[in-house]
Amino acid sequence: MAVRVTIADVAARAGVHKGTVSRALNADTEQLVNPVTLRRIQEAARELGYVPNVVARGLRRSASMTIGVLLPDLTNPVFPPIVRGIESYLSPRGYTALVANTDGRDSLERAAYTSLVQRRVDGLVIATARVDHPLLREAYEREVHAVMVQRASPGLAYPAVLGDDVGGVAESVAHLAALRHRSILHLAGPGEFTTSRARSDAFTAACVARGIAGRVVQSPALSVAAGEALVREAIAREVIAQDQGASAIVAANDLLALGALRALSSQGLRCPQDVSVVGFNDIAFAEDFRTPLTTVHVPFHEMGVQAARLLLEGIVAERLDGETVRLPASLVVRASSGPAPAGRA
Amino acid sequence: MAVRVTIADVAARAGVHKGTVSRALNADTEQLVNPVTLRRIQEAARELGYVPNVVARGLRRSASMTIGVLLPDLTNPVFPPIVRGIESYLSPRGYTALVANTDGRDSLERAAYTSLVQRRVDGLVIATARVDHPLLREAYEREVHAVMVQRASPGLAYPAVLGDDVGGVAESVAHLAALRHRSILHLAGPGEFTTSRARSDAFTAACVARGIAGRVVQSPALSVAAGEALVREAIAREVIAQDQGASAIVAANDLLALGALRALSSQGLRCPQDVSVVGFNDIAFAEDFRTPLTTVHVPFHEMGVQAARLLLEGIVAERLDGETVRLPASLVVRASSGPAPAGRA
DNA sequence: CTGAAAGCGCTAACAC
DNA sequence: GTGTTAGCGCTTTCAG
Repeated sequence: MAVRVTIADVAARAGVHKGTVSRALNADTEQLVNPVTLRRIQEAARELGYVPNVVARGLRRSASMTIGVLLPDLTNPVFPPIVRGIESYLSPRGYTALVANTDGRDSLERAAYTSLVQRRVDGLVIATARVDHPLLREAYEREVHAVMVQRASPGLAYPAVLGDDVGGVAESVAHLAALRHRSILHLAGPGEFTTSRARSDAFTAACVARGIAGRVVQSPALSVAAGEALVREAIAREVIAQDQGASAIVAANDLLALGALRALSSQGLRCPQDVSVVGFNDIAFAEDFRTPLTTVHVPFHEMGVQAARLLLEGIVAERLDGETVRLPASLVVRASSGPAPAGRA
Repeated sequence: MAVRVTIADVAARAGVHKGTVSRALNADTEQLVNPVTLRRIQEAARELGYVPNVVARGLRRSASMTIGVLLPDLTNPVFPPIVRGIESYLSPRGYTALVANTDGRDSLERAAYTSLVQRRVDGLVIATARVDHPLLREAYEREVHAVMVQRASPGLAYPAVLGDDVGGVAESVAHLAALRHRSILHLAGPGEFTTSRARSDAFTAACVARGIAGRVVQSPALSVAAGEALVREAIAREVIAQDQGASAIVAANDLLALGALRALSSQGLRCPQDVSVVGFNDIAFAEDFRTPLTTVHVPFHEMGVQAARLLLEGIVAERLDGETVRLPASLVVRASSGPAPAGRA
């Protein structure tokens, strides 16, 4: 890696002092330097192909102009749009993002966190928040700037950017009720995620409000495999698709819903004729699934934008805490939801 | 952001010089320091919660321990696994990745490149290579370390990690030939990507070799929308699904293939009964599409791993050029490919 | 084995 | 307006 030209080289060529070059090449100090010298310096810089060293500047200013992003797994389709949203806000402001995957494991999360702190990131966007989260609490106590996205950690004053879980689930249940479903199964996510809890509670409340028989089974993970296993078991136990069973499934997210679609078709059940399925998140390609998925659309890109905004605002204002922003979510009806089977409506 | 503990604080507490602390806290120099002092220093560091400043170290060593990743769009499902592969190789070696999206636009790519160079990344993984690529040539001339992944730029000596495009397409055509298809349409990607060209040429060669009527239409983009438009048009022009038309489609990638599936179903054609479709890449959820997609599996995670490996090796060896690694790709047969319609086999 | 000193490339007072 | 002078936090000769 070459590119060894420094501010000293530019100074020498322009016949001025390093300090002057620094002032000249910084937008907010360039008016302090004589227009003629300014031009001379700019020219020298261009001729030499000078590229400012952001690392050195960061060391001096003690600001690295980088922010860390902690997420479970980039291959989960909800995260790429969030990351792009974050990037789209940061990039024009001179920041870049360092993304680290934790695979939901504490040890990896700790390692990633340490690596980011060693690199002196100016703040963190955290998509791995859990209900009881020692690492996050520790970060807060050490006055590390952070914003939570998609999930929160109750009792922590960090800002958070979340989707409207309650509204989304309420809309899903209302939609199924209108289709005359009287018994619905909810595939809930792990209880350590606030988002899972919010959706599960909202499901129960909505069912009670409408006099619908709502049943909840909890999934150990938010994955396709877990959803498939859960629904296979539900079918075996006659919890769904039987006279006494549920005629619809509301899944805590689209991966579980996709697992449900797989299980139904492998068991010879049709969707939506035998069982309706509703997801949550509206991930990419949800409309292209074997049965196009009815699901709640969540504006992930915007979530990333808002998270980055709150983070930078907190850094500037030197405040750790902040507001919780809740973005609207709304149901997108596709083919996976239909009228309850005759006789069970 | 607090965490203001420096090496000087540790030195003071342990009653030694900064230099000694530095030696003590570095794995490859710690044997130079007396075991007793070593222990004392480690203890002091722990008590103070000392976290080494990688940025400062980088400035001194002129190595940032970061590498940049230039890709078109993280929401394209081929890239997350590549990024994770890169990360999995870098992370245990103390490096982190800075990911930048270019959306296929030169201006954004240039801006991202500049931003990465300003941050003094130690090297670049480039997934945006094009046939004639001024930026890459410039980077090479400036002795910037880089490795190309997924696409290459002919004439540039940078190492590259690619999939077996020729083998994959050959296998696809062989598969369709075995299903008695005698006329096949290829949806080719933009000619500026080596990968598109390789697949397109391989398609033509394979068809010639088997006496199959192979027709190629070129797509302006590797997107679902482009694939859908192309196939709609092909249907309108009776280029497929007619007596004289093709009974199968080989798409340059899965997004085009998905567009094809959408177009077919919107035009009332059945897949695979009327038209078979074969993709390339085997992106996540390809098996869950409205018709589970027959496609060529490419080991993207491994591609990322190999790219990162070649990059770090080049950095250590101070070599810019390197080998081209070609990873095996093989056909995964699913429901989207079936026997040619009777009468046209 | 440890201390001293210099310096990576830059910025920010403070002089002049 | 511009030069001078200190460092930001760390590593790395060179002495001793």
